[in-house]
Amino acid sequence: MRIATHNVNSIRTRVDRVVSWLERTNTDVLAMQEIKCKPDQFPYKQFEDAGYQITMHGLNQWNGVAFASRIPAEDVEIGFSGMPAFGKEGKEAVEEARAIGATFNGVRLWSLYVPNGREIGDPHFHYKLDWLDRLAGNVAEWVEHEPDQPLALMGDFNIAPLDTDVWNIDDFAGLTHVTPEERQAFEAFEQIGLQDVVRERIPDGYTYWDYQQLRFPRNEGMRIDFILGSEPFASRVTSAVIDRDERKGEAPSDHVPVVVDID
DNA sequence: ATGGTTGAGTGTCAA
Repeated sequence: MRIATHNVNSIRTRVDRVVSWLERTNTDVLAMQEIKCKPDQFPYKQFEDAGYQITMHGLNQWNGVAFASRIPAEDVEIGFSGMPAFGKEGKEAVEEARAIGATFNGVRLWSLYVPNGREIGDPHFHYKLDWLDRLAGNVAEWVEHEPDQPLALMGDFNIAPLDTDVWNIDDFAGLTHVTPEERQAFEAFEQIGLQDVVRERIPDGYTYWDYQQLRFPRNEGMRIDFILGSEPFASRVTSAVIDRDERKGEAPSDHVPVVVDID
């Protein structure tokens, strides 16, 4: 089974590229982030014509996650238990669509769009850390209660865990994505027993390049998209790819697909 | 030059 994650940055803008990529790469399950549409706006037909069913969660124009799969999605879960809504002090919290889980051929997958954080100290930064903490609490329970379940968290974590995951760490002083708090939140998943099944096969390489300032031509990118698998998942992984070529050509997303094959 | 790009949607906000 070939599974992948991709922050598509608007599925309506990218549908031709994404469906073409799915067919060309023979991918069975794609976890998407930043679909940027509500349920009635999703371009279902183009996926269905290619043999993929859609399982999505979208509430506004900013975020939203989905699966496209040639395998039926079972036990679909919208968000995770206790997933925080975003709320500034004195304002009502707003629910956000950033997580969807489903089981495919017995493999439990999550498509996750971790909050960006914006700036250190910003309410969105605290929201990001809280969101990750709540997620880790859930994952710890899942792994404990079903230790034999192949499980993977897939998505845009908006964290660069290593200094080498950005083009120049000195340029990131005082910025989000590289703070000790965010890196600790990322490492928490490893302490629970998940492993980065791509890093152990592909030590170097970015998954995201900003549209601005010629970041891609200069290869000034960031590694912020990950597939973290439980031991029963990780032991089934046979290969991994970061599809850097998908950042090229007409109207690409600013992120590229990250792919693994499992037995 | 203190900007530079893209997307949602038509105001700017978000990344």
